[in-house]
Amino acid sequence: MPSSTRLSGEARATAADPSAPSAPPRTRRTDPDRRDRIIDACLEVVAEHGVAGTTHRKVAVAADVPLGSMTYHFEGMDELLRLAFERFSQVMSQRFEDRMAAATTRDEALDAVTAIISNDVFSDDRELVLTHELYTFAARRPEYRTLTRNWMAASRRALEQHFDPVTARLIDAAIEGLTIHQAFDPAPRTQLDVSAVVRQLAAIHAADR
Amino acid sequence: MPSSTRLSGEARATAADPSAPSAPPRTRRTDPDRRDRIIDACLEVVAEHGVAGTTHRKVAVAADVPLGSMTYHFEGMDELLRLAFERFSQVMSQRFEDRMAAATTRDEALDAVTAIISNDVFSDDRELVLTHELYTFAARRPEYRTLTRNWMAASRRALEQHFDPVTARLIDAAIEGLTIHQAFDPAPRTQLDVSAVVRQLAAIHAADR
Amino acid sequence: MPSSTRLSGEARATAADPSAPSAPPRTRRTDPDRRDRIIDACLEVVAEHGVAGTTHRKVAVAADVPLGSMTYHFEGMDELLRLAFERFSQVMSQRFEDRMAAATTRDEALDAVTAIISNDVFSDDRELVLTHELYTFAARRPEYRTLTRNWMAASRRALEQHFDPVTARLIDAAIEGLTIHQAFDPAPRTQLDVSAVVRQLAAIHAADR
Amino acid sequence: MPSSTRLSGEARATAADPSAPSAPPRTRRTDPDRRDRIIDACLEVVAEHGVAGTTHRKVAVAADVPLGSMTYHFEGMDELLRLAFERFSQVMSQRFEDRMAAATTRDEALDAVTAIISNDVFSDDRELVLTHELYTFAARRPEYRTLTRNWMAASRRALEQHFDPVTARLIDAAIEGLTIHQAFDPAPRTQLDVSAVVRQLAAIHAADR
DNA sequence: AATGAATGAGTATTCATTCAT
DNA sequence: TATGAATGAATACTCATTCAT
Repeated sequence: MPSSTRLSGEARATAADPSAPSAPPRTRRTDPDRRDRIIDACLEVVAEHGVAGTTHRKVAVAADVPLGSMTYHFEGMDELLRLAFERFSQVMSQRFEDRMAAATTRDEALDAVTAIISNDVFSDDRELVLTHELYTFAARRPEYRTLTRNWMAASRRALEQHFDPVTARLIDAAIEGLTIHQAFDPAPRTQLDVSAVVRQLAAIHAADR
Repeated sequence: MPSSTRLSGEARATAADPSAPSAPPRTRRTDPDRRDRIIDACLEVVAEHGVAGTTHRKVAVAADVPLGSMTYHFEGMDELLRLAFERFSQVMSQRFEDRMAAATTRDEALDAVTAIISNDVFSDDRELVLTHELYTFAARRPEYRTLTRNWMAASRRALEQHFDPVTARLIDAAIEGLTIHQAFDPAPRTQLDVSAVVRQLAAIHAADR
Repeated sequence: MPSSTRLSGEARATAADPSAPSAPPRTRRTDPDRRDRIIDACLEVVAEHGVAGTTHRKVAVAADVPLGSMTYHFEGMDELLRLAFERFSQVMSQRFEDRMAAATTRDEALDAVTAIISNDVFSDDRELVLTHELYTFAARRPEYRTLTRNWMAASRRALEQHFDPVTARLIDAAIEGLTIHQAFDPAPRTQLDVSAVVRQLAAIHAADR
Repeated sequence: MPSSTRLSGEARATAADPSAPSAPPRTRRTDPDRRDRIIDACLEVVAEHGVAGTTHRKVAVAADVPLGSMTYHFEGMDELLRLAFERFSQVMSQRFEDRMAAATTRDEALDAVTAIISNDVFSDDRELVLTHELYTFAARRPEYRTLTRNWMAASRRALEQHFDPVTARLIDAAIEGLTIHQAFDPAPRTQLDVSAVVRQLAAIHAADR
C-alpha cells in the first residue's frame, strides 16, 4: 500500500510526438522535469544499490538522460543525494500526515497508529532500506540532520492533532522502535497486541495528569 | 586473468636493501592476531568513512598491514564487513547485558534503562554511525539480519532478567525509538522526563495483568 | 564497490601544468580511429606476449592511449580479443583469397598453393603464433568458432574458384597440415616435393570421377 | 574413447589409514608420486582454464598438495608447464603408436588412420584444447619445439611401419589438417568419404614410383 | 625436507569529472 | 545550453614467490 503512493506519479513527457511529420528531428530542447526525474531516479538507485553503489552512470541510465546531464544539473553526488533524501523524507512525512489527518477521532488516530506499526511502513523492503540509508547519511553528516529533524517534527505535529505533546513524542518513538524491531527481528518469541499497547501508551500521560 | 610476466623466469629485484643498517630486521613473519586487528581496523574505518567509503586500502593502512593481507585473510570486503559488524553487535550487546546484569533490583534496572536512553549509548557519534551502518547493511541484505536478530534477542533476554517478556519488548522498543529520535532531532520542543516515562512504560503490563 | 572520496566534493589537483611552455596543447579530444588502433595494438600484443600475457595496460601502451580508454571502448578483455582475432582472421582470409584470385589458370592456382605451403604463410613467427593463439582461443570457447568456421569456409570458397569442392577441402586440409608440421618440425628426415604432392592431391578426385 | 586411457590411472596412495589406531597422527613424510601428481594436475588445470588461467594455486588445489610444494618441487610455472606438455605429448604419441602397431596389414593401417581422422582424437574437447595449448606454447617458444618435433617424428615412425616415408608424411599431415578443420568447422557443406580419401592418398606415392 | 603465512607488484575494471563540440 | 568522449585516479582482487618455522 505505501509504495503505491510513491514519489511523483505524474506521467512523463512523451519524447517527441512522432505523429507530427513536419517537425524537424531536432533534439528536444526542453525537458523541464529532467532535474526532477534525475532526483527520482537517484532515489530508485539508492533503494536498489545503496548509497555506496549509487553512481552518476547508474542514475543517468535510470533517468534516461545523458551522463553529462548529471554534473550539468547538480554539483555532484552529494547534492544529488541530499535532494533525493529530502524528497524521500518529505514524501514519507506527507503520507504520515495524511493518515493522521484522515482520523477524525482519537480512537481512529489510535487505529491509524496501530496500522502503521503493524505492517504498513516497511511492507516492502524498499522503504526500509531508504529510511536506513537516510539515517546513516544523516548520522554521518550532522549538517543533513535537518532532514531527519524536519521529518520527525512533522510526525509529531501530526500526532499532536490528536494527542498532547508528551504522548505524541512517546507514540512517535514507539512507532520508530517497534517498526525497526519488527523489521530486523521478524519473529520474536513474544507476540505483541499492538493495538492494546498503543492504547496504553496513549493513556500514560493522560493518567499521569 | 593471469599475470603477464609469469612466463619469464628472470628474478625480480628484491625490495629490501640490506645496506641500510638502521632498518629493523623486518622479520614480522608471524603475527597471530593480525586477523583480529584487521577486523577492528575495519570497524574504525566504517565509523569514520562509512561502508561506502571503506576500502581494502584504508583498512590495511589502519591495521598497519600490507594490502595483500586483506584478501589473504578474508574472502572479500563483504566477509570483512560481516565480521566487523558481528563484532560490533556483540560488543554492544555485551555492554547492554553487563549493564542490566549489574542492576540487582527492578528499580536499578529502570535506572539503567533511563541512563541508556538519556545519553549513554550514542554519547559520541561513533556508535550512532556504526549502528545505522549496520542497520543499513542488514536492511539491504536479509541474510545478515541474523546479526540484528541476535542483538535484539540478547537485549530482550537481558531485560527479561527484570521484566516480563511483553514489558521487555516494550522497553526495548522504547530504547530504540527514543534513542534514535534524540540523536536525529536533538532539541525537540517538548522535553521528556525519561525516568518517569520509563517507569510508566514498565507499569503498563503489570497494571494490565 | 564505489570510490571512497566520492562524497567529499573538494577539487582535485589538475595534472596538466600550464607553466611548461614546450608541452603541446594536449587537445587530442577527438580521435576517431582510436578504437581501430586499439584493436590493432591488441593483435600486436597477443603476437608478442600471447593471450596469456595480454593485458589492458600493455595494449594501452602499444596503442598510445590512456588506460581508461580500454574499458571505455570495449566491454572487457574478452570482447577486445574477439575483435582482434576477428580482424586477424579476416586479414589472413583476405590475403588467401587475393592469392587464389590472382591465379588465372588451374596451374597457377596449384603454384599458389605450393607457394603458400612452402614458406609463405608463416614466414615469420608472428602469424604462426597468432594462428595458434586463435585456434586455442576457439578451442576453449565454442562460441567463438564462428571465427575459425568463417575463415575456413572462405578458404574453401577461394579454392573452389579453381577446384571441385572435394578437392578444395582436401587441398585446404593439406595446406593446414603441411604448414603446421613444417613449422613445428622444421627439419624432417624426408624432404617433400611440395609442388608434386599438391598436383597429385589435385588429381585424386579428378581421377576418381 | 581416447580420454579413458588418460594419463596416469594408478590409484592414489590413501592418505593415512585411519583404522590403525596406534599410529601417531604425524604428517605423512613420504609421498613419492607427489611430483607426478602435480604434473598431472597441472595438465588438468590447463585443460580447464588454459595456460593463461593456470596458477600455482589452482594446480596445488587440484593435486591436493600444499601451495609451498609448487615452488619446492619445480623452478616455476614454466618448468611445470613444460613437464606437463611433455607428458601430454608422450601420452598422445604413445596412443597413436599403439594404434598403428595394432594394425597388422596395410589395410588395417588405413582403417586405423581413417578412424583417427573421423572422430577419434578430439572426441572430447579436452584433447583438442590441450593440443592447441601445446601448439601455442611451442609456437611462442622455439626452445620447446622439441616437444612437437618428437611427437611428430614418433607419429611418422609409427606410420612408416606401414607406409613409405613420403606417404607417411603425407598421411600425417592429412590427419593433422582434416582433424583441425573438422574440429573448427564441424559442418562443412561438402562431406568427405574419409576412408576413400585416405586410400587415394596412400596410393599417390606408390603410383608415382 | 616441507610448508603455510605473508606480500608487493600486478590485474581488470569503475568512477566522477572534464571539456571540445 | 547540453553532451558524450575521454581520462587519471581509485577500486577489489590475484598472483608467483619468499621465508621463518
